[in-house]
Amino acid sequence: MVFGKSCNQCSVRETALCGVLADAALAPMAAHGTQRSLARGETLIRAGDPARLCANIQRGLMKISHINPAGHEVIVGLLWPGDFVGTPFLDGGPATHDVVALSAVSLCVFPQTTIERTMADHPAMERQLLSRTLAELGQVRRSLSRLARATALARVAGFIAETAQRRPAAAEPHVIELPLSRGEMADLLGLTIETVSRQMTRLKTAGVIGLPGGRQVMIQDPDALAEAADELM
Amino acid sequence: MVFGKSCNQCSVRETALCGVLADAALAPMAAHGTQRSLARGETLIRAGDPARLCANIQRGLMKISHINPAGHEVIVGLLWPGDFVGTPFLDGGPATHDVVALSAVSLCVFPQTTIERTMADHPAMERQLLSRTLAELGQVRRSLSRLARATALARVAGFIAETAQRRPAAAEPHVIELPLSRGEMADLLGLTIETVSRQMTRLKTAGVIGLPGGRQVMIQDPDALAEAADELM
DNA sequence: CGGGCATTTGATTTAGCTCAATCCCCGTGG
DNA sequence: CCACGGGGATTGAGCTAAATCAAATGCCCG
Repeated sequence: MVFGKSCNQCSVRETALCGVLADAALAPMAAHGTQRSLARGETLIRAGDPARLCANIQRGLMKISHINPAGHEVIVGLLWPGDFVGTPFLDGGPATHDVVALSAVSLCVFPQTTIERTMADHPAMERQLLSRTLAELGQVRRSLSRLARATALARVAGFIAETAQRRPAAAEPHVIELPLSRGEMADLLGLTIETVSRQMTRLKTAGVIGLPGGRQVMIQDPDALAEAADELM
Repeated sequence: MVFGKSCNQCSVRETALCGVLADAALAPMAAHGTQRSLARGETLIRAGDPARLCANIQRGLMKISHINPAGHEVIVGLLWPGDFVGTPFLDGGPATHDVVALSAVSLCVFPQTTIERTMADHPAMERQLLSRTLAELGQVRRSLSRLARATALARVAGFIAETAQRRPAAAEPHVIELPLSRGEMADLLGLTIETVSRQMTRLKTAGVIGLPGGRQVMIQDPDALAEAADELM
């Protein structure tokens, strides 16, 4: 748990690195937050924690998860740069989920004690928070309809396709690095490790993707991938 | 599609009937909305509609659903009195889901052309909208983790338990009327009609619930019901 | 080179789906 | 008052996709 320098040190020349400043409307709010970084695997919020916080992710990837009574981890969402974590309100009761860094993460943390005032002072921040929360809701609803009916193949294909969309101009346009292990994919997609692996090799055998090794995926046939993802969803 | 009288006719003496006024902070915003009622089965928003709206449900129950490529309806959420429907922003693109009345519904509709102004004038409304959206997000995440891992029995038991919690002081405290048909329950829980039916009779045979007929459920053993709902979730 | 971990592959089991038949509740009309 | 019909709900009999159990393989890193 390392606290970094204050976020108001994110000057204009650093905009590219400081997600929260990417949207000009959010610039004033950055001054009210504290800069913080997390190592991969570090926990920002623990389920049951009474203390809540609200933060905006600038760099890196986080997962929102919880352990079900059977002891199985369920991942209910991923958080990408620009996304907000936690809640801005004090009345929400204890946290219901863990929030853990999947990679090195930097974020701009807003203490809950002052955030309501910050929102009152900067309506654009509240607007942005609402807008992003609504977008998030749409995302989760899409996951929901996928989990309700889609086959294992469609879940895996859909995850790869969505991950590819999230990483635009990389070096190799058709090679992506999955941010999750097979086990984490299984926890996110409501499958088992074995089933995820089997569907990956199925896609490989069909010539839709290539698996160069590690967590890398080469998308050889984007159309076929999209079609597989839509199969029953 | 019947437009009723304006919502600002909901005077204080009618508070009990007018959900949007239940929260005092929302009273001023009611004046900016239009009262509208829907018959059971009527569609408020159709997926693909370019026109969006934002409304607050005062009475009745709605479902948010969409038809997947396989032609199967998936219900991604239910909306109860006090919940907001739609989105307040114009930039969101076409609607992604149908929103349909499951019972007679009355709501207070805010035209999207004026809602941003309304929110600017009444910060409490925006606060409320954000707060409810966050709560909704939590709800959907709970559904998500249920759909990811829970058994058919747990899904059905969980739905009955949650429905029971939503209807507090009814006449018979232990008898509830399910708002959904078996088919709709199946669409909501990601199961088939037959499986829902089988789990219901399983709960009945185990003495956990009674099925007096129609959509009624008598909860005979609330603890056992809660336990069945938590089984693997 | 070897140990530990993630991933893949294989064999078997099972929960829930599909297909099919029957039942039950209720409104309608003779 | 009772036969008729129709839609939802229940029950039954296989079938299948994914889980589970088990083993082998590959890979990273000391």
